[in-house]
Parts: sequence; C-alpha cells; structure tokens
Amino acid sequence: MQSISEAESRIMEALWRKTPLTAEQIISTVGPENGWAPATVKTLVTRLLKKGAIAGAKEDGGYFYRPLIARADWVQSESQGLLDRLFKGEVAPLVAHFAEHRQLSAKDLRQLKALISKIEEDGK
Amino acid sequence: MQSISEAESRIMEALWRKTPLTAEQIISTVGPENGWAPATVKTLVTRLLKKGAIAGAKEDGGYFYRPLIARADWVQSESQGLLDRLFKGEVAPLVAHFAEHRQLSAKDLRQLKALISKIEEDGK
DNA sequence: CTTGCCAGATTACAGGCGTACTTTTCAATG
DNA sequence: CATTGAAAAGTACGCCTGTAATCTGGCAAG
Repeated sequence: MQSISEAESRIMEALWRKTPLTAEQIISTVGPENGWAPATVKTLVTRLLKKGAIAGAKEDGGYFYRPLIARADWVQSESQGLLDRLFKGEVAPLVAHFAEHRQLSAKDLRQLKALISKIEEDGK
Repeated sequence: MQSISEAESRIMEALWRKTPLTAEQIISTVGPENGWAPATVKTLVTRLLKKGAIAGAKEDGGYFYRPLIARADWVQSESQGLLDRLFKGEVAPLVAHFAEHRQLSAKDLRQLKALISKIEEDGK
C-alpha cells in the first residue's frame, strides 16, 4: 500500500503486461531484464505481497500471481506527484517543457491534436 | 551529482525561487514550510554541498548559498524518467492519462492548443 | 505414508534518506 | 591576541531499498 518502489514496479509491469504469471514466469521475464538473481525477484514478490499490491493463489494446477492494483491507479499517483511538485499541477507547462526539450515527436503532435479535438467534441 | 532527494529538492526550490540565500534564510523559509528543525535543514544543505548541487561562499559581509544546477535541468531529468518509465517516452499518452483523470483544466486546454499552434507555426 | 518441491517467511547486509545533535574549524570583531 | 559566532564536518540512528541466501511448512506425487 505504501508506495511501490522502483525495483518492485518492474515486477508489477511484468504482471500488468500479462496476468496471471507463475513465480517461474516472473523470474524468467523480470530477472534477465534487470540482471537479478531469482532470490532477488522472490524478495520483491514477497514485499509486494506484504504490501497487498499483488496476490498469489493456486489455480488449475499452478500457482499464479495477479496484480491487485490497476496500472492506471499507479500511474496516476506517480505522475500526479511529479505534476504537482514540478509544474504546480498544470499540464500545459509540462507539455511545454517537453516541447522545449525536443521530446515532442510528430506522432505526439498528431495524437495530441486528435485528443484535444475529441475532448472538445465530448464537451460540446 | 547523483540525484537530489525529495527532501533536498525542497532546499533547491527555495534557492531557485531566490538566489543567493544565507543559511539563516534557508532555514527560516524551508524549515517552517516542511516542519524541519534547523539542524535538519543544515544537514540537507551539507549533503547538497557534497553532491555539488549548491555552493556556499562569503560575499559582501555574509555567507551565501547558490544553486549550481539549473532548475530546468533538474525538471528535465525528473520528468524524462517518469515519461520513459510510465509512458514509453511518449508525451501524448501522458496527456491522455491526465485527460482521463480530469486533470486537464480548461486553462490547460487553451494553453495546449496555443502551444500546438505555435509549434506548427514554427515548423512551417 | 514419506519425501521432495515450492511459496512464503526469515535473515542478511550495505547504502541512501529523513531527521537531528555535536564537534571542529575559521574568520571577524573586540 | 583572544573570543565568539557561524559554517562545515562528523556522529547518530531508524527505516526503506536493492540485492540475495536460507529456512519452513504444506501440498502433491510416488
């Protein structure tokens, strides 16, 4: 509950990509990705269990882990903090910042315009 | 150099708001803001000194601290990390996320449209 | 019924962080 | 020159994190 650490989030990402996963599967995806020993992955899984961020249960022949919190919720709390701390909670300055640092691709621009149109459409 | 911690960033913010500041001034702004004892603020200042994030020097009668790194640079590394970790480096999904969570104010929308227009204008 | 495997718990340990006090070292002032 | 006052360095300490190994208890297979 009290915030997922950086390393722990790697486990979560794996589970959000594909759910459920066995311990074996988590270890074989997340381990190599991060250069972690199996024991390390198990520790992180244990901590996530204790935090209530994931749950494990045996289902049809295997033992599977599932995330208990939604990625969107996690993303929300992570990005809200940054937005508040760095940009006084305003989205536009954040985007402006990325624009200044050449992080705005043509694709982003296209998607942003579409997004804005859609929002205005809905609001109408 | 190796990343400014959350608590340390409060000191930096004070120095970015107004530079230079004396130890006294830092303590009297940052301390109450965060409920920190003077000793705590001094520790954070020391760590920032050791990290090379700020510098202290005596100038006309007082001892003043100045930031050695620009806020823009710090904001950049902070937000880049989040963008990469959470949104695969794409800005549009980030904005979409905020839109879905009602974090997009009318003001933001207006500013975003202006920003996009300006970018397209420049690119032309 | 026994044995072995695996999930979960326990233990380990160093480094960073938040919080804070104490000691040392200078520079200025009397 | 001596004292003082503040800056900087050192000490402290508990918690979280990253990294990892080991112990334990229950279920499944033989």
